[in-house]
Amino acid sequence: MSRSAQLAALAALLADNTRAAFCLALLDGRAWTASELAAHAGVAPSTASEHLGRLVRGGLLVERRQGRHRYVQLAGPRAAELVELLASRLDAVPDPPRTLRGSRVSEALARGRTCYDHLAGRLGVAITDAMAARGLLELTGGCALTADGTTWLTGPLGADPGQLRGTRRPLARACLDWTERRTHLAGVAGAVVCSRLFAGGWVRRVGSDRAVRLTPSGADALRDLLNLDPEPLTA
Amino acid sequence: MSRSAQLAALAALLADNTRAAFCLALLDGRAWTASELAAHAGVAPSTASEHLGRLVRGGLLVERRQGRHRYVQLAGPRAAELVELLASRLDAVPDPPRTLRGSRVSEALARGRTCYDHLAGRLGVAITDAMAARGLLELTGGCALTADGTTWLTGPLGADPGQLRGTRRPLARACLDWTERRTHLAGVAGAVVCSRLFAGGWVRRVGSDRAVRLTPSGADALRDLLNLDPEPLTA
DNA sequence: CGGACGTTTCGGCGGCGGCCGAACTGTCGC
DNA sequence: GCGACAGTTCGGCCGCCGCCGAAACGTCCG
Repeated sequence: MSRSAQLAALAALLADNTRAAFCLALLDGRAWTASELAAHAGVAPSTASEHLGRLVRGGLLVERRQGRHRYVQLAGPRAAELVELLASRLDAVPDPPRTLRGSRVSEALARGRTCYDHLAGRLGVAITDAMAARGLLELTGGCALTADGTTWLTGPLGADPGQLRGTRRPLARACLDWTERRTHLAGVAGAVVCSRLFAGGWVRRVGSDRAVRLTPSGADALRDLLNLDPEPLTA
Repeated sequence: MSRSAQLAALAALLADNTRAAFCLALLDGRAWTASELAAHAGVAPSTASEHLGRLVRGGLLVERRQGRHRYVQLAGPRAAELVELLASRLDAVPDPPRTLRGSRVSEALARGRTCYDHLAGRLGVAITDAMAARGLLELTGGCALTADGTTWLTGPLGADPGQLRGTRRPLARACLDWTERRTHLAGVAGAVVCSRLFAGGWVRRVGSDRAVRLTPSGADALRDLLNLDPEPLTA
């Protein structure tokens, strides 16, 4: 079975109104009986039974028979994550329109750019990697700021501690880089790093678009602060 | 259009062998022409054209007409993330088999317990959920502390700010609960919350094992601090 | 201008699958 | 045991949709 067929089969599990309603209901983490789900989705018990069979066979749900009841639950955190990511996309703003300029991205943009309010491109990825190497970030799975990371932001980097307070926005968040296809630092910490680099004259915008470049003093600063070799970023 | 119908419509975009093959090919980040994709997936150009129309209308792809060519690309990092998460699940180990609650787990352990240095069980999950509802945590994907969360730990909760500094351990981390199958707060913040609850006399160990119970003053405190209904945790 | 080519639209075909009701199995409670 | 109830299996209906080829459209190039 080809990879695309597997992907299609997985997506097909959620590509039905009734099954989607089941999974959304099950996002509450509880175990539901088959008839509860049937009533919730407004379908006949026989229909629900078939849907549950598919979802269990597909590995998205697990079941437990107890007496005359069939309890089902999302199969685990990975299954829940899947449903949640798809569902969350419904509320989200669509991806910003992209300008397709030929089929390749300009070299300046690939080297470094801003992504909303944080840094992306090779520059953003390199800074993120260097922060992780210094123990300021943990990159397993998502992107979590360590306690050392907080200290570093307000200490050596010289960020205003007030920027790190009073917002419901996550301190650190993983953002997927389009050109590098790597995660880099976003969230409050990403914005703080970006604004400090601009404030110190360490990066500058190139022209009027989102591309940025590292200045000579910025190269020195990154070497000092993060033990980062700026060579590949200025070439 | 109901939420489940929206979810189903989104999943349906990938629930076809040919469209899935398109999206997997587009994961390379390049822009492909319609006929390239048709050849790649082994379908007639007319068929590919219809699929591309659906994917673009569904917001998963963006297109750019240039002369007699139609270039398409994944719509952006969020779309790429979606495809990648689904595709990565194909290679992944299935969720571990779950033993559903009720068989042998003691009720006291299920209600609340410690997991290393943080709280788990229904108590741990309830606190995590309440913190997320107050904007102190963000649970999408992993578990990230927000700036408000940091303020809350050292303010209302009364944690020593020094505990949040000088460690390479992540501030917040998602830990999977084995009775609830839900993620709950771990990392430095999880340890801090746990130690504050013990220090305040709000939770107490039961016997010599890892089970803990909420004290009456703890129930009041959680109501005050997190707007959390402690009823299900004490019953 | 004419031919080649990339793409789109349309009609028609076939299969998949979601839905229900009816009949059946198994469990619980009286 | 017997009825009530939860769930399953099966057959049949129907609509959706993926597929193709043919034809049309628009662009590029000689």
